[in-house]
Amino acid sequence: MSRKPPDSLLPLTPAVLHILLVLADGERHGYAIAQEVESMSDGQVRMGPGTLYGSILRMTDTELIEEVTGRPRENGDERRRYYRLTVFGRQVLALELQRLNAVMNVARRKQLLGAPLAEGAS
Amino acid sequence: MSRKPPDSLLPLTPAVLHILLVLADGERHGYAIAQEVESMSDGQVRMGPGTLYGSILRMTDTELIEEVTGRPRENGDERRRYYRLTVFGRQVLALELQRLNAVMNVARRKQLLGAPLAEGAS
DNA sequence: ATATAATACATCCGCTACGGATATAAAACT
DNA sequence: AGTTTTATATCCGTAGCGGATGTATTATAT
Repeated sequence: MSRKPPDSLLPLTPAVLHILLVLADGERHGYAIAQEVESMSDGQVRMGPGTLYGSILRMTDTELIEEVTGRPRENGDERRRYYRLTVFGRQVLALELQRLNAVMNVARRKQLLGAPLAEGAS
Repeated sequence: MSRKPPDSLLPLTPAVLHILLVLADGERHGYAIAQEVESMSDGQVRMGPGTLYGSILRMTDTELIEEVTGRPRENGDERRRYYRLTVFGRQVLALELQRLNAVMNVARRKQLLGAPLAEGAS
């Protein structure tokens, strides 16, 4: 209810974008998100607790993500709180990635990017 | 002097990134920057005066850009103030684009991007 | 067994930056 | 002459970052 139009949330802050990217794979708890962001970016992006839990709170408010309630995991740490993307969140993520892709295309046109390093060339 | 290490400025805010991208082509005055950002992004990114001149001020302070002084342009509007990238600014821009490129690669791996729309297929 | 470190969440708060509102004035257009 | 567009500038409410601090549980080491 009273959910904002997706593009009114753009551009996403780097913190929000990274959290969405991590959660795109599946449920994660907060601390795990922070760690995965750090490893995913080769340590370039470090997310302190303030940014992490603050962002999670805001993203829950705007319904980009939701906490996974019910069934406590059998093996799990009781303290952990798990989150997952909402359909809305996935939609917003897709839009933001499109936007960034457009930016990168502009940069490419201006030859500001080196060769793409042919990732996975056959 | 006392210039910060380039990566301490990352990630760039969208406003700063867009301004750098526009100035990568050459000198521009403030108002022209705002217009070019808007057209460049198909009207998606709108930059009000607060963001524009605030960002320019900060970018001048951090030496990402510098005002072009000296020779007033023959044909020009007296009010205009022109800016250009510094070498440092160009370096920071390159780093940020590398960072974004890495993010996009992650997204691609996770299949969160649609087909690239084959821009410029022959 | 117990000290230590790592995990996990939470809140506080200063600071930065965004961005709309407002102001001013020159240049261009009608 | 009047209106619109161009152009820069400042103000200020608000959002968000991010370090500091706190607490408690789980895992590791001695």
